[in-house]
Amino acid sequence: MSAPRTARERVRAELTREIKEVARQQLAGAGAAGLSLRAVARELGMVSSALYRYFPSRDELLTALIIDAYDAVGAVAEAADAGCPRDDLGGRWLAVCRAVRDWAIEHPHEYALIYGSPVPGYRAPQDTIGPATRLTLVLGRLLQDGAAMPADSFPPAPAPVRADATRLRDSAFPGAPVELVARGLIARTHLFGAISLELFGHHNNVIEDHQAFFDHAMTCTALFVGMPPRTRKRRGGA
Amino acid sequence: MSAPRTARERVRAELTREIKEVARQQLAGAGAAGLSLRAVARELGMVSSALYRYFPSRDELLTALIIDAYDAVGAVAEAADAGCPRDDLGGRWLAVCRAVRDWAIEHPHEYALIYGSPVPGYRAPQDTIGPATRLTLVLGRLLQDGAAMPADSFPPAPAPVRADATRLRDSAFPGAPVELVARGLIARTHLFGAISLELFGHHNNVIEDHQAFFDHAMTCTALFVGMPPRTRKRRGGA
DNA sequence: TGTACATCAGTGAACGCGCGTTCACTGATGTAC
DNA sequence: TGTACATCAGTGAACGCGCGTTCACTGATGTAC
Repeated sequence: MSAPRTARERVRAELTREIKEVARQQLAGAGAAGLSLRAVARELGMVSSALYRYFPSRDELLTALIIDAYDAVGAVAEAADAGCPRDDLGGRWLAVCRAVRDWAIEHPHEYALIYGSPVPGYRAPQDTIGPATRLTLVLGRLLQDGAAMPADSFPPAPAPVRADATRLRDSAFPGAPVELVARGLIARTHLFGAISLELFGHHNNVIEDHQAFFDHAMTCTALFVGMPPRTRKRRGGA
Repeated sequence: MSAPRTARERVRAELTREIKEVARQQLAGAGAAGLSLRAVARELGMVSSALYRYFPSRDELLTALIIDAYDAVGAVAEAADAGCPRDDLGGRWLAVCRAVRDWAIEHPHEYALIYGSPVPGYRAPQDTIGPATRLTLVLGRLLQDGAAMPADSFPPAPAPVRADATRLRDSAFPGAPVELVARGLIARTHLFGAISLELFGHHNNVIEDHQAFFDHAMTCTALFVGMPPRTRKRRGGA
């Protein structure tokens, strides 16, 4: 992805971007399963076969969208984390959670694409693994920075969980205490559980102030896994 | 749904059942978005227009599948709860969680249908609300039975969350303390977060012993929301 | 118990639409000398 | 700077397939007298 040189290369990069953009909009209407190359081409005023100059198949286009989505959510998480004082672990956790939720609410169909039900008939290639890890790394850094956190009321993980956590620690978070890695994995399920239930409509008719409930739930998780809170203010703007 | 009398009525009920059964199988291949009346009819050796004697449209068939799925998950949860001593709140919680997870693993596409990304273009009618509530009621009964549980380390819910919890309490769980209802809502996000992340592939390459991780996560949640554990044995059979 | 009529299940053809992908092609853009 | 050739983007037609839904119909099952 180095800087394009010739006019042709610049136009090509731009059109590739536009194709993905239009495809993203179409996700909203028909979902990933209904994403149609012909519809995308129509929207762009092209003939459908022309898209094959840019993506060798429909699945490759889907893959590109998935990678972009993982990258986008990873980016907002990184930015949110970077905006907090390093030693405010609870604040960093909450900021990252809010950033992910905000992104999900702004891009519900992209969220569904990566964290919702798998697209039938689609097998994710290896290329998606890297970008998918980006958010996990942000959360992992929180764990590493909080290595001295007290275990307190948290029950010890049983052996098989410790084994999995050890493997993850060794491959991605060297130096982090195993118990902490296990707690991080649990915190992750809390985050996505809260976002998915809300986004997929299971809080309808039950919760009205979604933001408040989410903040409360994530604050509880922070306390539970041992990340001391220091701020509960909501940062401004969308 | 009273007992069918005439032969015609019996055959009709049976065929209705078969249509749904075949449709459920097809969910696995193409997902909810790709569910095809023609394919179902083909599988049954009928002509596609014949299905319109049983379901007025594709969406109505989908609705029936959704209702059945909510009912099925509600039923296994009820059975799991009923199999535990009333005063073992932690045991009941864990049993219900495991029952839901087991059902989800056995019926991943039905789980995705109700707890995964919404089906594009489909609007759930009112009929689905009742069955959807069934599982919630099981969890709610746990809260009511545990009314005396200690609040301990759990942070108090902020005002908007208390307001939502109060509304839910008044409409569905009379007598339950508001703080407990709020904790129940949070516990619910933990449950579905754990199942969804696992089922939708986000634990791949990370967690090997899914059962152990799930049990640990749900046990932590039980402790956190104040349901004392008494058993951690896994019951036999599927 | 038997007959006349109404109800219902299933058929087959049709309407009008959509899709992914391939292929031979035209014409414009870029490259090498 | 100019020309010859190679690369590439986009076209338009075609292949072969699928879909939900409607409609007039046949023939079997059920009901009322």
